Amino acid sequence: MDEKYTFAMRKIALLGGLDDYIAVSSRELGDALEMSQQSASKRILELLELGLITRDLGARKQRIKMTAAGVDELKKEYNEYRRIFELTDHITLHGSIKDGMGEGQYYIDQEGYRTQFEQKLGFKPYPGTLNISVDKEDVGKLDVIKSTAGIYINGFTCGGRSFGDVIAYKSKIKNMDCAIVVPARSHYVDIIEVICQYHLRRTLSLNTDDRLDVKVSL
Amino acid sequence: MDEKYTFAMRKIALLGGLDDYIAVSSRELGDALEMSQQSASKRILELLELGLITRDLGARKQRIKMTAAGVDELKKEYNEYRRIFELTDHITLHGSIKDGMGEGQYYIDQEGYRTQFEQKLGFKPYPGTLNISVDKEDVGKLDVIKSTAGIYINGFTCGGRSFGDVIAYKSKIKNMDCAIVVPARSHYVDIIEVICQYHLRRTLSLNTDDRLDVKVSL
DNA sequence: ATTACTAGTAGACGAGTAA
DNA sequence: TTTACTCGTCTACTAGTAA
Repeated sequence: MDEKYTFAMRKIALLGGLDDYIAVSSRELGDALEMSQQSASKRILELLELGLITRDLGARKQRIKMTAAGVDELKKEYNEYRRIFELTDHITLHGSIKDGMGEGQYYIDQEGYRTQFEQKLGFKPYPGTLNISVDKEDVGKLDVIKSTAGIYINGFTCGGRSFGDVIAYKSKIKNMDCAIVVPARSHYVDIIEVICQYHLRRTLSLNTDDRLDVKVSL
Repeated sequence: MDEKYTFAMRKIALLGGLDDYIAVSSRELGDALEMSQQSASKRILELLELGLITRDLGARKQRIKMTAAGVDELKKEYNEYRRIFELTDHITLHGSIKDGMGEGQYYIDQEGYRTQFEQKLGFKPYPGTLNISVDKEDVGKLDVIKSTAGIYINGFTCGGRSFGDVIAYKSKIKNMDCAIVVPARSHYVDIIEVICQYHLRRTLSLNTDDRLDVKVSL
């Protein structure tokens, strides 16, 4: 993604085009971008071509709005800035314990994953996971975490079922070494699975809906 | 400040040049910027000219570091992103005040809910709710709100009657902290109940059928 | 290996203008 | 007023190459 496109997208966002259509003439956008009306018009066409904005070309004035893809592209850059200015060597996620519906646990407990956990994380995970619902205001931090490397766990196929790639990040819960596991290819995640050598619920006397901090290493 | 300069500055910051000298060859920077060694070399000279970075041109490899002016310039952009993403974490519902038929109020005022409100919302709600009829065109926004986490309030049984789970979302009405409460399991809702530490009608001098905006935090 | 000059070129931009 | 075309200019880039 060329920088000139994200620059235009940022200015559009500042004009309010993130979640709503805004009426912006090519001249107005040109002023915001410090370029001519003609160039701004061309830029709009390019952004449309790239699928970053949608347009409602009325008779008098066009109305533009960023697409989901456009917002994502902008968030990437935002996350770069967060990495620059906000982060130390860890990110703390706040959340609360949820009962697993067996879903995540079923996946994580697959042998295909477990052998890799043992090799790559350096501990043999207790069979079972802790489900943590990440607070809404901290969900964005997961994007930041996912923009860092992590420990890549390859997917596999087993009994005709395919299990996708996941990424593990070494973490700590109340000084216990553990790891959070998130799908490699997925957009929005607000429930994370935590694996640990020990049975976290029992060892730390945790109950459903207890509030909890997870310190994720970067 | 041309965008191409902040782009280069951002990549330098990501390479660690924010507070320390880092050894980066023009080829390495070129790779990071997706441009040739020659262009990266020129970019470095331009950044030096602008006083955004300082350089320690060693025999083998140059070492660069951002100046205070360079860090400031980058922070400006970071703040633009904060304005974009950190102040957009709310949805505004438009609606009008309706007289409660006692129905919602009867539920909300149950002790089983009230203790949870106090615990989870951090304030002791005034006994009584404000009923807001959400505008038809904004009813869809409630689905968006319900797709986010919110503060889950568990149901209970009391005197042979069962009270379902509800979800509260921290909100603001004219800068007063409050929360909207909606049933956890229900599809279509167009009347929302608002709870607040204070008597909203009296404090804000509200009357039936007055139009009102509710800013719901996500 | 480096950094950085010169030269040639692709393309980004704005002026003029049509619709 | 709008949006957006064509076209000429200029500049930002890369290749080649020197130090």
